[in-house]
Amino acid sequence: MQDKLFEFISKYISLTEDEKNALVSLDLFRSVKKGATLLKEGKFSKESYFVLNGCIRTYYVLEGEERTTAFYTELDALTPPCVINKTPSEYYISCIEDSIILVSNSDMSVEINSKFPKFDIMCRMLSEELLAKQQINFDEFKTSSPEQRYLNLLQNRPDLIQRVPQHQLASYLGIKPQSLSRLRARILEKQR
Amino acid sequence: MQDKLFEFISKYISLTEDEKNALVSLDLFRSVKKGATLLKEGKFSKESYFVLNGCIRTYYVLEGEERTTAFYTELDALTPPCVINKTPSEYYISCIEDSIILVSNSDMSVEINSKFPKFDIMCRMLSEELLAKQQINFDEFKTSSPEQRYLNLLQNRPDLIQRVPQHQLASYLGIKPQSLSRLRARILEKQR
DNA sequence: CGTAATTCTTAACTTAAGTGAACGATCTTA
DNA sequence: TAAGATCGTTCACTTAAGTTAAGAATTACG
Repeated sequence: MQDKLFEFISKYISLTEDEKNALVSLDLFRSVKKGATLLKEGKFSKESYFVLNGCIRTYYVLEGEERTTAFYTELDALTPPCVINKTPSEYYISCIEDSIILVSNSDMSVEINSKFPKFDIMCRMLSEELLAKQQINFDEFKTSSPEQRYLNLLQNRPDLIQRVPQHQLASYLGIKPQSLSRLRARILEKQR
Repeated sequence: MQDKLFEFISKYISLTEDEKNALVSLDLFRSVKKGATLLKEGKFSKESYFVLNGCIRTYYVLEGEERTTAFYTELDALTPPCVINKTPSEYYISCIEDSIILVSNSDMSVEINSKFPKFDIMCRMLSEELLAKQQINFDEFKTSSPEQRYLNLLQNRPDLIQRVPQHQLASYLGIKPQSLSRLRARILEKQR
C-alpha cells in the first residue's frame, strides 16, 4: 500500500530512502470501514485525505436531502474548504467502501514542509493541477445535459457506476433518482 | 492601479520597497480593449491573468455555440488549464470591458519565484484558496436550479447582471437566453 | 431465515427548460 | 443616416426533469 503512495509522489518529486522512512514513521495510514463518517457538517477539521484504496464521498444535506457533490477514489486527494478557510464544514464526508486512506493534519504538514521543502513544491504542483482539473470538470458539467453527463461518466469513470448506489450517483449528476432511472431506460431504448 | 495589486498581495505576504520596485519594473500591466481576445482555442499559452480593472470571460465553442463558463472581475486570478497541463487550450478568453490586466508568463514566474521565495508561498496559498472557492462554487451550481442560480448571482455578484450581456449570462447559468428571459419574467411575476 | 428497511424502477401528472420563429430595440458600420 | 447585424423578449410547441405514489428488488440485520 505504501508503494502506491511512493509511486504517486514520484510523479512530482523524488524521495531518498531516509525521506521515505520519515514519511512512513508518521503513521498516516488509516483503515476506514464502509459507512464511517470522516467529517460532519458544522465541525472544524484540519484533516486532508488521500485515498489509497476504496471510495469516499462528500455530500451536503439540504432541506433534509443528501446532495452528493463528489466521489474520491484511488489516488484522489481532498482538502475540504473548511480546512483552508478555517470555518465549520458545510458538508459531510463519508466512506462508501472499506478503504485505506492517508490522513494528514494541516498542523503537522507545516512541520513536515519545513523539514522537507520538497513537499511544499509538491503541494503547490498538486493544488495547481487539481485546480485545473476541477475547472475542466466544472466546465464539462456546465456545458452538458444530465444525459450527456451520465454518458461522460460511463466513459471516464465507469467504475463509479458499478460501485456507487444509484441515488448517490443521481444527485452527483444533479438530478433525482427517478430521473436517472428514466434516463438510463431512455439510453437503452435508443441503443436497441 | 499598482496600489490595488500591492493591497491584494499584502493579504498573503509582506513586500519590502525593493521587492515592490522589482515587481513594478517587470512591467506586467496591460491595457486591453473591450472585445479583444486573450486566448484562442487550440493555442498554447503560458500566460496567467490577474484582473485589476474590468472583466474578462472564458468560453467554449461547442457545435457552433458559445458556452460561457466564467467571468473574472476585479482582483480575480486565472491560470488556464492549458498552462498547467501544457496542452492546447480548449477555450477562448476574451475581454468584456476595457480592462487593466496583469499578465504573467509561467517561464518568468519560475525566475521570479527563485528570486523571491515569498512568491512561491503566496502562489501556493492562492491556488489552495482558489481550489476551495472553486469547489464551493461547483457545489453550489450542482445543488441548485437555474432559477436559484440566477437569484444567487443577484445576491453575490449583482454587478455581473448589469455589465454582462444576457446571452452570456444565460450560458453561464447553464441555460438558453430565451429561458433566462422567461425565468426573469417569472421572478418579477412572483414579486408582484 | 425471515422481516424490515432501503433502494430501484415504473407510471401519471406537473413544471420548467429547449426549440424555432417572429418582432422590436439596439448597436455597427458602410 | 440607412442597412445590416446583434440582442432581448415573447409565443407556441416539444422534450426532459421534478413530484407523488406504488410496487418490485435488494440489502441489512435480528
